[in-house]
Amino acid sequence: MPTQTAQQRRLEAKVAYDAYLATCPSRQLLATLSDKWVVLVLSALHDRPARYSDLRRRIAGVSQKMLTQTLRGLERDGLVRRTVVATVPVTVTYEITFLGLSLHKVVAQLKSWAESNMQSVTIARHAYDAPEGVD
Amino acid sequence: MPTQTAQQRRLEAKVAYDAYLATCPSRQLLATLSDKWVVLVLSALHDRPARYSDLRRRIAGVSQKMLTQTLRGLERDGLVRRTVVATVPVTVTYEITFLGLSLHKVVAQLKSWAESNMQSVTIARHAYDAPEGVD
DNA sequence: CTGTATCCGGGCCGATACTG
DNA sequence: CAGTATCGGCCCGGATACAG
Repeated sequence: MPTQTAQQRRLEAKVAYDAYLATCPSRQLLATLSDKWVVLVLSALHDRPARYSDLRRRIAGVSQKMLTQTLRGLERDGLVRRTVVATVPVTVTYEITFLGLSLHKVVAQLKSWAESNMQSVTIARHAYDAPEGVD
Repeated sequence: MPTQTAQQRRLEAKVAYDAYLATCPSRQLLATLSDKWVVLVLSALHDRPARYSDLRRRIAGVSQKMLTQTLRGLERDGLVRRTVVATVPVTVTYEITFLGLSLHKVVAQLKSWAESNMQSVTIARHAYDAPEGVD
């Protein structure tokens, strides 16, 4: 069994590494933020609570499915609180938690960087894409 | 043409919104960071340059395809500089740019938040997932 | 050593229909 | 109003093979 072992080792290393990443706090956070709608929902709620239909209107691009899924995830993570009032028809409001608010502040840093520097990125992009031989 | 118009309007609104998002600096940045390997490559390079094969080893989980693709993207965005030395066989080194370094610092803020708060998230998760009726 | 080209399976996500 | 259920297309990304 000599020939397979190198590949075996690589596979094991990969599995171990994946497991490591799965428990890494930074990676988990990044995975959360990677969800397209998470940041938008957080922003929509950061200064005031809103009802489900409010959010749908204010975020405009979301499908029902994605909004619900995102809100469930945020609720599960303790970033958003869901409150049901048994009126007819039922009323549901969402509000950001203290933890969620603290995350929103960090995300605001990203926003700040983006607003200062994304133009540089755009310029770099165009330079990269431009026909190089021109002079 | 009365019946279709409502849906039409919604579609137009969505398209406009998507276009808006596409040009939003924050969203673009988020899209960049969402790439699984971007942050890892940035981290791997933040304190010293490295060659392609170094990166493959140090990041362990990446496939060749993804590493190349990520590096190309970072180079295009002006976050990483690629240098080819025409030895035989060819030598390629990657180093982070000033812009890339400034982004890495912002990402470090995320890391810091994650290390302080992801445990709270995990706890919230377990509470949410736990069988609620138990007491 | 540093890639490029291709195939292909899985999962994300939107659209649609239905429910309490 | 606030969801759940299901289907289907698309793209991400890994594996593999090949190349300068």
